[in-house]
Amino acid sequence: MSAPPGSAPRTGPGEVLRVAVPSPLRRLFDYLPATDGALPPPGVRVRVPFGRSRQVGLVVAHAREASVPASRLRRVLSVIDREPLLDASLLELLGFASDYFHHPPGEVLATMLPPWLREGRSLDSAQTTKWVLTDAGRDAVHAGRPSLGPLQRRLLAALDDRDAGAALGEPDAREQAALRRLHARGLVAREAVTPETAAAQRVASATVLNPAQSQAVEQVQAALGGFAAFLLDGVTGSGKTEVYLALIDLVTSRGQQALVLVPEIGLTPQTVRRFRDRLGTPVAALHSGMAAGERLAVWRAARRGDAPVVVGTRSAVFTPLARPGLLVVDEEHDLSFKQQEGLRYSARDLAVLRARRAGVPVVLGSASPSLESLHNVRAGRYRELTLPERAGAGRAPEVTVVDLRGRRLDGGLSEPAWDALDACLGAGEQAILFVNRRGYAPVAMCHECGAPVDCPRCDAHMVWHRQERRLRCHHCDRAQPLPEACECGAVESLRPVGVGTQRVVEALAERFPRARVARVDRDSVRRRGAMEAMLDAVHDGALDVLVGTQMLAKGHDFPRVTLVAILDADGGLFSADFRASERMAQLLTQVGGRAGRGERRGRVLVQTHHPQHPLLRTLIMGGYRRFAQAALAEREAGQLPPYAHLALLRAEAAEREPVHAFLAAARDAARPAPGVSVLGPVAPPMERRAGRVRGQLLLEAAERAALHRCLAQWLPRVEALPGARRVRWSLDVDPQETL
DNA sequence: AGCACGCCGACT
DNA sequence: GTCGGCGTGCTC
Repeated sequence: MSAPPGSAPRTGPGEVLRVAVPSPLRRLFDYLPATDGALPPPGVRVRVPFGRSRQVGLVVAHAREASVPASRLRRVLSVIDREPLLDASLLELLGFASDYFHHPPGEVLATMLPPWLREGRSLDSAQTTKWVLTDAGRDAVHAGRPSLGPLQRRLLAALDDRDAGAALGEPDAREQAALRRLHARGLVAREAVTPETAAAQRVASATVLNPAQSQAVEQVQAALGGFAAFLLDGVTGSGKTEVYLALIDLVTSRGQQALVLVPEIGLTPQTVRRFRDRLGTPVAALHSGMAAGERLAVWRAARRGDAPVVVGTRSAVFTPLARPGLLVVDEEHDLSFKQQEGLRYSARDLAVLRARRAGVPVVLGSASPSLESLHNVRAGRYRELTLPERAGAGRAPEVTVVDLRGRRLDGGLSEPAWDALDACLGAGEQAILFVNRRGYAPVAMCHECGAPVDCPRCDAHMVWHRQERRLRCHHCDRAQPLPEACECGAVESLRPVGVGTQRVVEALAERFPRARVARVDRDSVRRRGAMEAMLDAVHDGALDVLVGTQMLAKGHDFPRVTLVAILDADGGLFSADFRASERMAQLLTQVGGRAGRGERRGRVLVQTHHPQHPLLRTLIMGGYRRFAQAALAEREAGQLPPYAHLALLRAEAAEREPVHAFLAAARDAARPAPGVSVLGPVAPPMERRAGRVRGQLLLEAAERAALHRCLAQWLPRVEALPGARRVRWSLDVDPQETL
C-alpha cells in the first residue's frame, strides 16, 4: 500500500479515490486525484470540494471505476498526510462500524478522529507541552494571594482544577501573556504532555497475587500473541485491577502496548496515578474532556508506539496502536461504554472486535457482568476467569431486606435502617446511603387536590431543590420557583413529597447532629475537584456518612465503610424497560461491594415494598450469578437480547403528528421483512422531553444476519421518506435503553 | 447537516 | 413593489 519515497504512485487509467466525507449521507464519495496526479493511499486525509463547501475527508480505498458518471467527479484539492493516519486495521474498523451501525462513513470517521485531525490540522501540530502549577502556584491558589490580577487568579484556579481531572481549553493571546507573567513569578511551569517524555518510575511495588489472581494472569498470559476474549468475573474487592496491572506489565515488557477502557466516572487522576506508580511506565490518559492539543499528542504517541499504556474512556477505543498487545475493558457492564447519540457504538463490543482483528487478548472485567457477556461465556466465545475471594481480610457483606410495607419512614429511612446507622456510627465506622433521586423531594404536590407540579416541557414531575428554593426538571434542567397557587386554586398548598438526597441529609442532621455528612450527587460534585475532595475526606476519616446517588456506586474503595443502605430498591423491579432489573441487580451488587472492604464485615440494608419479588429474592439469596441465570432464562423465554437482536428507530420533533407519521411510514416501508418483527410506532415512557415529542419503532430478529439484511435494504427507503425531513431521526443498533 | 433555489404573505 | 418564510433537491 505504501510506495518507496520519491516514487509516489501515479494515477492509473480511470483510477478514482473513494473518500469518507463528514456528512450525514450513508455513502462514500469518489474523487479524482489532485492535479499533480499523486495517488494518496488509503488512510490519508485529503481536502476536497463538497457541494459549495470544502471538507476534510479520508481516502478509504482506490477504485478502477467511479460510482457516478465521470462528468460529476471533482478533484481532490490537496493531500494532508504524508503517510496514512489510520492503518489497515482502523480503516477496517471504520468500515465495520459504518456497516454494522448503518451509519454514514463520514460521521464514523468524525467519531474516530480527535478534533484537531478532524479539522485538518497536521499530526505534528500536537501540543507537546502544557502549563502546570508549581508548588508555589498551588499555594497561591489556596492562599488567594491578593497581588494577582483577576485573570491570573482565574488561570491558576483553572490549572488547579485541571490537576483534578478537568479540561482546560486552548489559552487565547491574552491568557498566554498572563501565563507568561505567572511563569516569570514561578507560579506555573511548562511540562511535557506526551507520555514518551513524561517521567515515570515505579513507586509502588507489585503486590503478591493470590492463587485465583495468578491463575487468571497465567491464562491470559498463555493467550498473548493471539486473539482470545476473557470475562474476568470478580466480586468488588477481589483485586481485578491487580490482574490488569500484572498483565499490562507482561505486555509492556514484551515491548507491546496496552489499551485500557474505563467507565466515564472511573477515569480520575487517582486512577491514572495508581497505574503509573505501580507500572513504572508512562501511562497516558485519554478522554473527551481533555484539551484538543493534548488529546492529539496522546493519540500521536499511541500511534507511533511511544505510549506503552493508554487508559481512556469510550472514545479511546479508536486510539491507533503501533504494537497492540492487550485490550482491557474495566466494568464492562457499565452503560457509559455505549454512546447515546450520533454513532451509537458500544466501545466494549468494538474493543472485542479490535482485539480479534489485531490478534491480541481482550479482558472484560466486572463484578456484575452484563447478561450479554455471560451469554458469550456460555456460548464459548469468551473464556471465564473467576476471582472468588475478596482480597485481604474482607468477607462478603451480610444482606438484610427491610419490608417497607406499612412502615413509617423518616427522611426515607425505616426504623431498622436508623438503628443500623446508629450502631455503625456508635462504633466509629462509616456508612453510605443510596437514594435514587437528587434534590430535596421528587415531587411538589398540592395538599388540596393531590396534583403534582409537572415540567411544562417534559412528561415528568419537577423536583424540589430546597437550597436553591426552586423546582427543577431533571430531564431538561429547567428551573422555576414554586408556584404560589396550585392550578386547582388552592394557595400555598404545594408540599414536598418523597425523598431526595438533600432531604436525607437534613433528616440525618436532625437525628445525628454530630455526624459529619456529605452529599454526593450531580449537584454537589459539579464543582471541579469536589468529588476528589470528598473521596479524600472519606479516606481520612473526616466524614461519617455519605448520602449519594448511583454515581457513588462505581469503583471507589472505601475501606472504613461498614454499612450500605439502599433506601429504595423498587425502581428496577417494575419498569417498561426489560433491562431495568439487570441494572438494578448490577447497582445492588456494586453498592453492596462498597461495604466492609476493610477488616470489618459489612452490612447491606435493602429497603423495598416488594421483598417477595422473585428477581430480588434470587439476587439477595443467591448473589449476582444466580440472578443472572434467572434473568437469562427469562430473556430466553421472552425472546429478548441476548437471545434476540434489536434495532430501534428513534424520531423526535416539536409536534407529535410528524413523529407518528414518519414512524408509521417507516414501518410500512420495512415490509416485507423476513425473519424480523416490526413493533410500533410506540411512545416511550417519557414521550415529551425538553419540549420535544419522541417516538420509536422496534425491530426484533432471532438472527442477527436477518436483522442486518433488513436494515440494509430498509434504511435507504427510510431516508427517502417525505416525512424524514420533518423529524430528527436516528437508528440505534443493539440499543441499551429500549425507552 | 448545510446550502441554494423557488414560489407566496406583510412591510418600507 | 421587495424581504423572507420554509419546502425540496443536491452534495462525488
